[in-house]
Amino acid sequence: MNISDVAERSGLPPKTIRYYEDIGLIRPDRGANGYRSFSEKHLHKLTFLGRARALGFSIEECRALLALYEDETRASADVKRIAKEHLAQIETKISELQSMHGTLSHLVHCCAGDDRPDCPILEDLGGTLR
Amino acid sequence: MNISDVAERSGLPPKTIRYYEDIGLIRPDRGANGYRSFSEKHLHKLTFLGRARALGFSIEECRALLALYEDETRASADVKRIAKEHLAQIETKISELQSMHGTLSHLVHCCAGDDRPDCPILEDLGGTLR
DNA sequence: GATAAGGCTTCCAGTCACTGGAAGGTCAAG
DNA sequence: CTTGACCTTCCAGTGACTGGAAGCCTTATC
Repeated sequence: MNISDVAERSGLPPKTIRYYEDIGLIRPDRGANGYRSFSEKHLHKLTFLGRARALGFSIEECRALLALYEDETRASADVKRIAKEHLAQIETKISELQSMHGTLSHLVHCCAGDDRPDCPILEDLGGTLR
Repeated sequence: MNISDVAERSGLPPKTIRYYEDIGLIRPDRGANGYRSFSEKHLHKLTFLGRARALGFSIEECRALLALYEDETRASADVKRIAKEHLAQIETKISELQSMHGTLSHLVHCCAGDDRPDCPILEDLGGTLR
């Protein structure tokens, strides 16, 4: 398979696949013409990467997960630990965002949103009321 | 005030303040020795920026908000529009994260996390079960 | 007056995970 | 044989900083 075939089938853009090769996540073969040549196994790995990235794992986490995926003697505990750490990061981020959301939705609710200059949002940001 | 004073009082690192000058968000004066010299007004703006950033506004949104903050003839509707757009982005991000969280916490729950290689997390990522 | 510590300056490079674009080689169809 | 769609590499840019180097300025102490 050429890169655009594997791109279509994996759902990843060609650019991203080249990038993944650059940083050593995959090693496609090369044809006589210099074109990358992908096997079904390469496709599998790329799909794995796309799915892991979609779950928010960082590239380095993906690298670790991929190594475990390939390692038949792995302990599932190692996978679970990575996943749990990531889950904790997601939870942290969600609660940060929810905190922002709480503050901001309150402010938006308080703002008249008309043609007058008075604005509780700006007042809050400027600290005028604190 | 020198940069470290205004840094301490605004809560922003000196590096960040220099960066904000670089991109034109603030224009501190300069002393005869070339040092930046900050007034209370500059401090106020920096605090505004710090708070807006803490609410997740992008630098460009901050720039727009700061312009409105300084404009006494503003319409609060303009502020509210920016805030509502940002709020929508936050909501999008939260639901993306919640979706990731849902999937991942399910997988983590299903994984034994022992020394055996069988792992539903990897199976899901690899697409073996789909 | 010399010196040392600390603060200030600028500039360059790196982060993360791509993404866009330019310049040029290759391939299949008509 | 040309056209157009591929493919290649390399360079630069994104956002919002952050780290570090090299060098000037200030303040305190000896």
